[in-house]
Amino acid sequence: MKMSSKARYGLYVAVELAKNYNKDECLNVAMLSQATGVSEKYLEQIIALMRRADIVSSTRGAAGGYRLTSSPEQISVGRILRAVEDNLEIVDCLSTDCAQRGKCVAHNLWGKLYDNINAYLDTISLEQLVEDNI
Amino acid sequence: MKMSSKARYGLYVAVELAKNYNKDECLNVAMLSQATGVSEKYLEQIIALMRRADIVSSTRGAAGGYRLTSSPEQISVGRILRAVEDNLEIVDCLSTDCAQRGKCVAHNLWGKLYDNINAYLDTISLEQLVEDNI
DNA sequence: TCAATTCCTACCAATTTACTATGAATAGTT
DNA sequence: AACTATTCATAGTAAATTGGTAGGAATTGA
Repeated sequence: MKMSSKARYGLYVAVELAKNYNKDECLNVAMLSQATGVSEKYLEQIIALMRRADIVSSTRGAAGGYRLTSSPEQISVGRILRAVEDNLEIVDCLSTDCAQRGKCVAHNLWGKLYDNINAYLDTISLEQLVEDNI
Repeated sequence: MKMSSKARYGLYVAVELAKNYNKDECLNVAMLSQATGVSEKYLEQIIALMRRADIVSSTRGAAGGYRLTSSPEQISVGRILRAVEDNLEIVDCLSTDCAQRGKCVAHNLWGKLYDNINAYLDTISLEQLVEDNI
């Protein structure tokens, strides 16, 4: 049960964007690649997941780039991870209609564990992460 | 971040052994395979992990098999999952000496999340799982 | 029109997962 | 002692997943 590199890199990107939140210019993928050490092409894919989850907004064309859609204290770490980590789900049978639902002893457990993890991650804001205050 | 089949099957085995806990005979791998629908050879590997974690004891030879080393209410689900799910760790850098420790914004987060997950799983006993009372 | 940028999607190698297979070691039974 | 039933150890393997790379289309500002 491992976190993917997307989860880690997604947090890196979020932290960089958070540091830049009060400035006027947005950050482009080249800058984010520079800051995080992750390739531009891979970051593009990860940022796309965050954009679709409406965590970042983008501007195309020259002088384009990315910025957070809301302030770092309003964005939870759970929301970021759910966006990039394929919904963060512990097992697939929680989202699909699992034939074992109700029969499998593990099913309820996974559901409760998933709720527990999300509840915890939602108590931590991106701002806390930036301040290294978790 | 998915649970492996070993985690699920490990719980299945534990539940079967728990149901058998008050009886004299132990359960062999053929019986457990029958009860769980998992192949004998794969179960052997999973049970070996539980044996090394001292959750089950084994008897070799004819009329041999497996039993729990302690009663179902004394065994936590967390202990079972840590035994079969490669220590259940969220990221590798928690156990190895990660060069990023202290530098990586995610590191503390993973540590706290891992603690949180384990604390939750340790509140649930195998007996609760058998009674479907989680 | 051109350059800088995001956006979309196909592809690929390495790793991990989820097993199968083989056979040795051990213990009870005859 | 031989036989049978069982666990124990480990090697191999096909399929899925991860962690990227690559190419080019679409959009925007100068």
